[in-house]
Amino acid sequence: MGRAPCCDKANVKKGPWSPEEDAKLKSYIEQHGTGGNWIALPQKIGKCLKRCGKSCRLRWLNYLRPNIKHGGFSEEEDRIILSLYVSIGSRWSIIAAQLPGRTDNDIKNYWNTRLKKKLFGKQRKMRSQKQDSNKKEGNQTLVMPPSDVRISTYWPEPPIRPVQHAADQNEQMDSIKRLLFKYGGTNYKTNDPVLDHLPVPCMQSSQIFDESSSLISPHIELMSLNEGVMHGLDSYSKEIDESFCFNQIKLEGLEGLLGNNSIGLETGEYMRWGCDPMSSTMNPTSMGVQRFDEQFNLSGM
DNA sequence: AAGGATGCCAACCGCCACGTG
DNA sequence: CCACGTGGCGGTTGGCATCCT
Repeated sequence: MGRAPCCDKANVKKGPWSPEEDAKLKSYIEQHGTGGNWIALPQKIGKCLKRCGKSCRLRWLNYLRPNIKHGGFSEEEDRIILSLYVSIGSRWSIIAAQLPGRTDNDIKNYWNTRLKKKLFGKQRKMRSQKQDSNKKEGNQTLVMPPSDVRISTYWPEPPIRPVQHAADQNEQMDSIKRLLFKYGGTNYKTNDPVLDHLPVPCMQSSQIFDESSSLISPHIELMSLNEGVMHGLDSYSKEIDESFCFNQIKLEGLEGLLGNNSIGLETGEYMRWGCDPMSSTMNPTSMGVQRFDEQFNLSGM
């Protein structure tokens, strides 16, 4: 037995909204507001709007409300999305709050369909080309990406590295999650029982804001990493690096995208999140540093 | 030209948090 | 403290558009 549905599914229309339905919902909300109860809204609107309250809410928030922007993400927006994704993961509503006019659904779609591919598509192309060349010429380990792939994004040119194995999308996401864990992220699940049960170092996320409180870059502060935890992370890191030989490619891509403030990664170095991850001390900058969870009301999350 | 593959995005689903009685 | 209803969220899906072979 599941929970009772929020509305009578049998008498509710599903699928794309018609212009008439949009007009009804929009004009009602503009005149009367939502009344603080989305579930009851369709009944209030009445005639011919046979929609679930949740569906009304979604339609309003994602499409009908004023000042919604669709499509055409700028590079600056790309950077913000990636910065925040690296910091907090797939919390699209929080990310959307930093991008006026953008909805969480839009950003989620954009990430899933395009931005992620900017990160991983190159490797996929490289792998597929490797498979092709393997078919033609036997086993080779060094693969040059085709020139059209290399100029198709604004990502910096990664060094050409051997590609060891094909990984599916889940494996790739696990890979980046492992890196986020390694380099200072938290709350990331890796589907790896060993990593997932590794003691998570005590970390506090914060972000750097300029005077107008607009986001500049993510800033992870490591509050108190003890040696044992760092040793654990370090030993796993080597293992991870060996297992995921293409990690460097991703991170160098991120470096270019996020700019020097966020990630400065050189071979064998830790990423710099505005502080030294090996240090146990806070490293507030001279700029206004705001606790991340305060900024986003995340206390208790 | 056809049809299969892929991209894209609006919308749905189900879970969880929170408020209220 | 508990049960219930609602809001909010992230993951997923369905279907149309476009691309590719």
